[in-house]
Amino acid sequence: MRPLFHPAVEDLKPEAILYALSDPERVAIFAQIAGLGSSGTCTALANLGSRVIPKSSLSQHMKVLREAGLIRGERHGVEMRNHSRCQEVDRRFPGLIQAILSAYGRPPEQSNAG
Amino acid sequence: MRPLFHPAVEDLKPEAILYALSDPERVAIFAQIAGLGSSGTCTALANLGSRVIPKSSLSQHMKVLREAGLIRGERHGVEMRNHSRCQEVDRRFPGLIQAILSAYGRPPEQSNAG
DNA sequence: TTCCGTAGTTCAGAAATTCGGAACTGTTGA
DNA sequence: TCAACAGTTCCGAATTTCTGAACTACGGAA
Repeated sequence: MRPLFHPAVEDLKPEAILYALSDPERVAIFAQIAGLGSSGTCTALANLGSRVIPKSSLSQHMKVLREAGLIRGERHGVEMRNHSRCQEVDRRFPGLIQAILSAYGRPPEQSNAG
Repeated sequence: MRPLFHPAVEDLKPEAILYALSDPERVAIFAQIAGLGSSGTCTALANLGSRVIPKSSLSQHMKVLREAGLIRGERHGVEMRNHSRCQEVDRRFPGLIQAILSAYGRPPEQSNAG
């Protein structure tokens, strides 16, 4: 298992963020993590929508979100805790996340990220 | 040559818009069309960046932008005139286009769409 | 220690998408 | 009718996405 990669704020790329959020399934995952404000484990995220996401697919989705800089993942024992990087992304690209979540009809919560 | 398809405002899908604008080449094309405010022909759009876009690829890019609802294309004789649908998109998804263009470092012009 | 269960990752092949040159369509003008 | 032009469509190659199966990593029990 290779270590998790997280881009620095200054390395965030708009194209990666838009691509990551151009998939409704990933948006649902991200919105859930951002809304929770605290850790979201993969298992808990697997059945948000109308189907159960296969875990290999889910793992890929998490990787896309992580490498776009939208979430941060930390291994805690056997599980992975994910939390959003909304604040960092927002500092770099003001208003972007909010506009996107609003467009999807998912108004973001106010800064409840731990 | 099949007729051009343009989604109605109420049929605009955020995922299609984000996908369309997750490619820097398409963003450059869209920003040019939106910035021009008037018609942009494919030929004029082919070499905005560091390379000349092959015309079959350009045609695909235009189709993606058009079917996402970001631009409107009209055939005028031998050429196609494209103009942005920023205002319509903005009515449906307020702030989205502006946030995206700003993230790409392409601050949008003020409503100069004809 | 060894074994087991859980959480998530990686592998690999099938399916889908993207890219771009070549051929094509449709229009204008000579 | 013919040629030139603007853009589209076709199609094969390359790339990407999807997901079941195999795997790694950790923690707890014996």
